[in-house]
Amino acid sequence: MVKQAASAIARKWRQPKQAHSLERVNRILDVAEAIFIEQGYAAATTKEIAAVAEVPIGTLYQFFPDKEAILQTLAERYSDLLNQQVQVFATEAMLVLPLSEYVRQLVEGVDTFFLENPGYRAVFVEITTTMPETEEAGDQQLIQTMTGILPKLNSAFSPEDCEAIAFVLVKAIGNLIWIASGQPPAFRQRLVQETQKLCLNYLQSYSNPRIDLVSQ
Amino acid sequence: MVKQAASAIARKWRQPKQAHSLERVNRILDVAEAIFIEQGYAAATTKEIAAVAEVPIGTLYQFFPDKEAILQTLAERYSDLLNQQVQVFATEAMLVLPLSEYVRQLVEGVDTFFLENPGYRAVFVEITTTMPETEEAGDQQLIQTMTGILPKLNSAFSPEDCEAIAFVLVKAIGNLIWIASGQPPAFRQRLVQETQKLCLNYLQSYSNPRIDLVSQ
DNA sequence: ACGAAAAAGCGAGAGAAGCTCATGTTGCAG
DNA sequence: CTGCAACATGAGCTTCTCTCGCTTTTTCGT
Repeated sequence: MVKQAASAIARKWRQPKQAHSLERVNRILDVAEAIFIEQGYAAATTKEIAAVAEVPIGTLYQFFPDKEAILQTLAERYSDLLNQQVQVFATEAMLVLPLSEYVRQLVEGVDTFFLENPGYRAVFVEITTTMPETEEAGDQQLIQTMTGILPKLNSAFSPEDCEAIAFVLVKAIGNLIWIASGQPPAFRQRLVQETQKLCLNYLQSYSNPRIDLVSQ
Repeated sequence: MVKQAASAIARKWRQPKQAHSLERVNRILDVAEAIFIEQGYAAATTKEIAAVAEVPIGTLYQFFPDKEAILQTLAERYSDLLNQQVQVFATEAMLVLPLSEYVRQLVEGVDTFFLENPGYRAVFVEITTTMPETEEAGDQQLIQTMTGILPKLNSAFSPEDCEAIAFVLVKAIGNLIWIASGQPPAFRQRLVQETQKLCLNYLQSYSNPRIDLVSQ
């Protein structure tokens, strides 16, 4: 898992130019991920990461300005991956599905992603607290994707609506499935269903508002 | 703000028995909160907290096993406060309101709470990452409250449903309003409305399911 | 009122973590 | 071949959390 090259260490530090150092940087990232998952970000020490990755600390700090930057880079790898996954739902094949089926698959897709990438949880648990800006950035990408999709799902959505709806959907799905992924399987399954119901009824209320008994 | 006594330092450390020390403990908590808000949890140092609160470090560590315990205790203060606020929605006066109005006030109540307690954000941003168990505990209280309320709102909910619905509502409202509270006022307002819509349609779908065009 | 036990007060400094820096080595372009 | 940029290295500086041994104060039974 996670074998692709480190795409964007960038920021303000040295970027590996030579093949050998690039390989070392990736080894650092892989080791760091494993240790973060196992012990948590706070408990992990840069010394241990360096030791296990078999590079001296000095070398680690040549490519990462600080410990947080390692977490950042890992978060970016996952963010890109999830966003890529969601892109599928912008394709023609998906857009022609009935709304209920579309929502069902979307929510399940996110659920599957979390199940298949246990590292995501470990990395983002830390990110949310340590660097809120980064999470915002990751979600922002998803929100933009969603904002682009919504008009194609139903032309009843005004452009301004789309932004708000996309925001709500991304945050609600993201958070609920996130939490569900930490629950026992049976309840997790139920929460996934509820999330689908929540989103479906929300979307339907726009194109087809209720005017029945209870409300008002 | 936050003038009530420190209800539960408890855990594994010494509890202040004498009036003087109790006052000191509360001073530590108030100072810590201010510093956490201003600089963030990680940047705050125990030495500074102790210095500003005008107690020696040794004394601080007599009542708090570690830095995290200070954050914990602050989180408990806020959790209790929010839960207290939500209790209002279990009263007869509220329960007789039409569902749409009930949901409106519930969501707005949470929004108001966040606006009136800026410290809540600062404290819980840290908590979520540092001690996920604590957040769970805080929400668990709210979920139980909600689980008790739901059957009174609509007897169509089965007992098993109630647990899942309460879970979804607490997490969805909590997260969305939380995020909204960090947005510019105009968009914040819009998000509050959307959250109301989201929850209302979700609840209505249980007592009065749609069988219209789009779905299926 | 007295004395002992319990609680609180205290801060130097141990221990450990993140990160730096001075210095030496290697790769690559011209 | 020459020279500059990239890379390598690890002792140790800085700064943080938390401990420990000791003194002083409060509480309370007699």
